[in-house]
Amino acid sequence: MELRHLRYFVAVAEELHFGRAATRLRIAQPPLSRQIRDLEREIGTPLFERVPRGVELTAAGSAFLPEARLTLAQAERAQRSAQRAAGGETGRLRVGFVEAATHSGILPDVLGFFRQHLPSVGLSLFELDPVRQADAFRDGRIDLGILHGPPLDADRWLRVETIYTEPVVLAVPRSHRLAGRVRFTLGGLATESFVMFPRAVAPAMYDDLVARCRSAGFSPRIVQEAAGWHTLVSLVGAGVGLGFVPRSLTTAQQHGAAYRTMRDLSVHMTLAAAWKSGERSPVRERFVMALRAVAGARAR
Amino acid sequence: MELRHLRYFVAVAEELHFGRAATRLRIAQPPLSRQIRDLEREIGTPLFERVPRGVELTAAGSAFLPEARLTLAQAERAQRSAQRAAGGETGRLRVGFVEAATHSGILPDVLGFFRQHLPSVGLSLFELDPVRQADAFRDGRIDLGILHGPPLDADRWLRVETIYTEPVVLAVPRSHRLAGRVRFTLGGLATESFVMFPRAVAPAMYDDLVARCRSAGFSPRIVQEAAGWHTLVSLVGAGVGLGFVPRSLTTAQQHGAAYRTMRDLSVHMTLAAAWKSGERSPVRERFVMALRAVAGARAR
DNA sequence: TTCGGCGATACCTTTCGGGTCTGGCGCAAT
DNA sequence: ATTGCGCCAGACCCGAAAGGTATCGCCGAA
Repeated sequence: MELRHLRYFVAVAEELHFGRAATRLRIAQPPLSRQIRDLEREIGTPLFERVPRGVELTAAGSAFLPEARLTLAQAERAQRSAQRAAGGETGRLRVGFVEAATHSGILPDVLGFFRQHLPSVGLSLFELDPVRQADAFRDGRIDLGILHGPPLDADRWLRVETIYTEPVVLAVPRSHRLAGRVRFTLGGLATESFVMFPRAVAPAMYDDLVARCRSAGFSPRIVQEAAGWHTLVSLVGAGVGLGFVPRSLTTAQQHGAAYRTMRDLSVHMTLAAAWKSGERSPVRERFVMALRAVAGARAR
Repeated sequence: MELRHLRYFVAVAEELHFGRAATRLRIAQPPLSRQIRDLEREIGTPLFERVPRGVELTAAGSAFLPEARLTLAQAERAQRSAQRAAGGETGRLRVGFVEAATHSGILPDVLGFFRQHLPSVGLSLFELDPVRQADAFRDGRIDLGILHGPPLDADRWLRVETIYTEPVVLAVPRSHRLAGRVRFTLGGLATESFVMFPRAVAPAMYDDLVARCRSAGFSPRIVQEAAGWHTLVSLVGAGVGLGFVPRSLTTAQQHGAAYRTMRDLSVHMTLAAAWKSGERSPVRERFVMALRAVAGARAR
């Protein structure tokens, strides 16, 4: 039995007339008769009773008709289901992300977009620092990561695409002697203490900052490491030292710390999307597209 | 898309290996590859990802697999459904029947049989005298009738098959002068009054009784007609006259009436099944078979 | 009685499912 | 590095089966 038999049967059952059914099916009447005969033979019982004015459904035919319709409908549903999955309109995506993905607004915007336009995609979210994201990729626990550029041990197996950049600003304790100043230059910070994020969190940004300091003639004295931007700003607020942070953090005011733009510091924090190379995933692709779109809109 | 594609797809999805799937399907590997390729082309997206050790399901394939299984299952269900209907194991039957079908025990037995062995057959029951049954047949309100032989105007369009016969006995008022007698002969009843059923209810039986009386030398004096055996016996009990009734009525004792077997009266009440000739109905055939079986068992 | 409508049959054409042989690719073992 | 093997895909052929045309037989209506 093939779907063709069911399609033909339904047509004849609806027309109760081989000729009209054949016309509707765009075939000639004899082959239709034969297909129906074959179907009846396979099922083992007549489905139609041939009467002078056309045909009538037998009891078996009447029972078969709704089931045949259901089968055809189910076949179409199967096809659509595959197409929707291929289009990334359905499925599941496990996303690991760093803190900055949240406070930059990128991740919330993308989540809103998915909830609105792709509601049948299941998203699982995990806040993980880049090191844990790399582990999670290796263990197959996440499908996509949002982090600050390639992690330290990213080989070829991880594709990384920069999504978004944001200027770095300086966080200054309000109690600091420089807090009154408006215009900062890197050269004036040679003797200061710094609170810094771990290099593994954002190696490129870290190296970039250190290199700039070197160019300005000094090596930054790092008195404290802090995992997490908010923690870092807290420490700055407590007077431990100065800190470099992405600009979007300034919206989350922390008493005790002020933010200053530096004229000669063009270092940026980057957010990048990462996924296992070689793996196709329509949902992931839609997610990355959404990331690009959201970041693009935000940059404007 | 045909069911073949789905069958092949499911096999490959389960084996994750074209060669093994082909073996299972009893075909060679290249045609299988081609069918899958055609399916993928029709759906518009790859369902498998070809990897060195075999194949893996893509997101679309994963979504397609359960739906394809459902489709195949539904197709089988359709086929079984038709077969069960053809075998009379499912469907609906509207049965018209006369009173005697009940008190003879035939109809209750058949209903019990259906409830036990063919529970998914829907039976609709209508107690109708033979005249109303003929009307109901004409209007297409019943599919089967149980009555006393062919109705008066039964042409060729009604097939009638005798199912069961039962001797006729004499109902005598206890107050009657003959009530003390045990042995009755027809000849001794020439001067009696009779309560009789309408001829249309059971023409053959009616004519038979009258003919026997004629043979015995008299024409029965019918003082009252009564539609329904119980009514008839009531009238006999009330002393209106004697009455001929099927023997199974004797189990329903009626005060005021006694039953006597007649030595020289071999008239029988018959129950017959009737249906529109030329119409096939597996359920009806099962029902008639059950009627025959039940009546046969009861005759023993 | 003839005529028209309808499904079935006979027979031919064409499409396509399935077979064999072979090629290409990637991994593993030597 | 090279060879061998496993696996899927492509090329090509054959036969089965789907679809087309012509025609028949049947039945009801005129």
